[in-house]
Amino acid sequence: MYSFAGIIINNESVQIDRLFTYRIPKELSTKLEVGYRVKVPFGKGNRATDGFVIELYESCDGINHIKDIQSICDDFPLLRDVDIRLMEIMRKKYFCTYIQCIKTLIPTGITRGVKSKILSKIYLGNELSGKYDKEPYKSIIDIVKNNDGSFTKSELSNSFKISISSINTLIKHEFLYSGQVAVNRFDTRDFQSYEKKTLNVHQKLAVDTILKSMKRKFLIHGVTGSGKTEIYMHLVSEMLNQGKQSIILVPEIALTPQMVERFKGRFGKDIAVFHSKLSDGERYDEWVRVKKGEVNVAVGARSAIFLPFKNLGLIVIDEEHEGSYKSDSDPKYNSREIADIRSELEGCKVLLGSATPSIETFFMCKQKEIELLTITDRADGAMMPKVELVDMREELLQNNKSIFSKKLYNAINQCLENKEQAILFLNRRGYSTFVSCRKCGYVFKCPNCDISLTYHNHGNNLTCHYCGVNQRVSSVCPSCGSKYVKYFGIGTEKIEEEVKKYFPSARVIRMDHDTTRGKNSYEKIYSTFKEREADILIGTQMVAKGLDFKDVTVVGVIAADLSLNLPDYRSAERTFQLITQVSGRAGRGQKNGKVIVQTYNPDNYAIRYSISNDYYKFYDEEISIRQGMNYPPFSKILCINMSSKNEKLLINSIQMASNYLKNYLKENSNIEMLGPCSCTIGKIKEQYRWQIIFKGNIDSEFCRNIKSSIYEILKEVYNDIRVSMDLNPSSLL
DNA sequence: AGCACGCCGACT
DNA sequence: GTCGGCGTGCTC
Repeated sequence: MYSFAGIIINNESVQIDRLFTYRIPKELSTKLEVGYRVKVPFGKGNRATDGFVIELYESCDGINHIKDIQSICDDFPLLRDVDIRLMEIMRKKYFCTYIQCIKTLIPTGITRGVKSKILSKIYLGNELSGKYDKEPYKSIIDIVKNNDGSFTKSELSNSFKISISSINTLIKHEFLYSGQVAVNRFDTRDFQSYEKKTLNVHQKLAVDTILKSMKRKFLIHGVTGSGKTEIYMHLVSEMLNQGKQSIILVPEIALTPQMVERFKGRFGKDIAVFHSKLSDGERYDEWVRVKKGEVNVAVGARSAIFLPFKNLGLIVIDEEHEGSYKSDSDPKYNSREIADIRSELEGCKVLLGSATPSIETFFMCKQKEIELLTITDRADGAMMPKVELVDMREELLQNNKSIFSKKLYNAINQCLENKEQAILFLNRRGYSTFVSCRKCGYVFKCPNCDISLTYHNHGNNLTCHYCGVNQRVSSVCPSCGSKYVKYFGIGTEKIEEEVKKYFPSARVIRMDHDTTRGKNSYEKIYSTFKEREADILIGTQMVAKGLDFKDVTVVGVIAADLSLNLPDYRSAERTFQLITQVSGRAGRGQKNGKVIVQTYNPDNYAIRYSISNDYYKFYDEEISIRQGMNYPPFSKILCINMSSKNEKLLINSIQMASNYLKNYLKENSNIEMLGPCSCTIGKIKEQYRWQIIFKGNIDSEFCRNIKSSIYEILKEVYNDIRVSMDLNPSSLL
């Protein structure tokens, strides 16, 4: 009999990130298990706080003032044993607290009281009799007879103009009764059936290998359009046969509609969909559906990796190279890593898929840690698109100042004439990237961040993409009063305007962060373009990945260099991936595709190899650069970011910290320290930002030491300085 | 993060 | 004397 419990308290602060021992009252001891959420008194004021039972003990000594658990919150444990083990691993790996782990494992909102939605529906009761056997009761009973149990009181009253009091009278005398029904908040629409396709030789080989191999981790390196989704579906179907469940991850919400459409079309609607645009209620319902074993397949973005399937057989990570699998808030997990851990803990297989695998993943394939499956041809016999490079410097010399090169202009024209579709890609939203005075050089900057403001035509104002601040644009320079205020740099809004100018007959639709604010906006844009209600789709990176439109024959990359010049060791890799991926959107159907890539750096290796679609050459060149510079995968990078509103205090503290942390370098000669220095973006939301970067052979002991030292050094200024530690961050801005 | 405790100055 | 200002330290 357990009398005590080790409990994690729902409290964000670092000092409380440990187990607290509570006494289990007799009346709870039979029900309470590890994983339950409980209410406990906490702190001096004994405020009722949520806690999570992590351990159970028979006795406990050495702890005074033990308080009693007040009550159990839910009728089932929220965490399973494997969740708790996963949590322990995550806490160490991502330098975060227990409660941050718990909050990523359970649906957000559950601690704020989100529950199943219950409605009282009206059902038929006893046969009408006595003095009630008359109008209006007779017609009310008739209406309910036709809709037994499908309406609530107020719905009946509103749709059929019935008075609530008449309904209440009938309920009081038991001619009607109201019953409690749980309402599903998940999507129950029917989907057009997506027929099973016979696999070609390559696809079949991949499926067979994955099923037979003793290995647990696989990478399908298949060119764009090689039919990876069909392979996923065959594997999921085999898992269903074995009574096992599957999780399919897509990198962006923009891709969920397409994946959901296919999976629901193939396997029916009992598929959970999980991503960040769901409301708390919807997320709760989907999660509970998984927890109770009502569904066997889940499709979703990165957070879906945590769904609590009982007998997980397969995790598919589509477009595995995508940076969006990494979370940028604590715990800073990467779904790829979590998939690895779950595979260890639960014995499931992990399948990564990409046309442009990340350098790290491909390196692991070479090291035989991941089994590599290669598909070099497109499925259904479609041809790879023809890719052409345009040097925009030449265009300028030939006096073409527009954003379209002659080649791209002609290609779009031809495409429209043929009644085909085109995608234009530019990895930057808004209208102009910065607004500046030509007389004095003044640049409109965000008052809260160290970043220039982007002009948005829509709403006619200047917006900060980091803090969201909005500012009216003025036609007069606020610094020198001149009227020479000019707009520089192009974004997707500007492209849209230019397209409308040059191709007035074309129907244009734009997909970027600004047009996808609404809940189902991704789906609307996706289906508008798919149903051919638009001819040209303009978009940021959202349009680059995975989308499959068979009538797209032209893809234009407006400026291929944008991602190339970022101060980040992965910028070449990103550029290669983006261009290759967006090119892959062309010519996926019967017609041949054409891709025009506009650039100012035609000689850059990332651009050259993406044009020739040569992943291997790119990999070879990139991996030798990484080795030469001792970058990942040959080393690890630990980024310590500190931020504060108080710039002086911040600089002092980080310098103090760095002086102390230098001592660890003596014992670890193969680790180097860079900084401290101000981050590339020196201020975000009024918070100044500085960083220290460690590079080299970093192990978990080193990280642990660094973490505890930082806490020790910053103890006194803890309330004024925020610290974030990230091993192998996705960007170093 | 709260919340209590405690130490000190201002005011009835 | 005692009321309340905020700095300090703990939370089973």
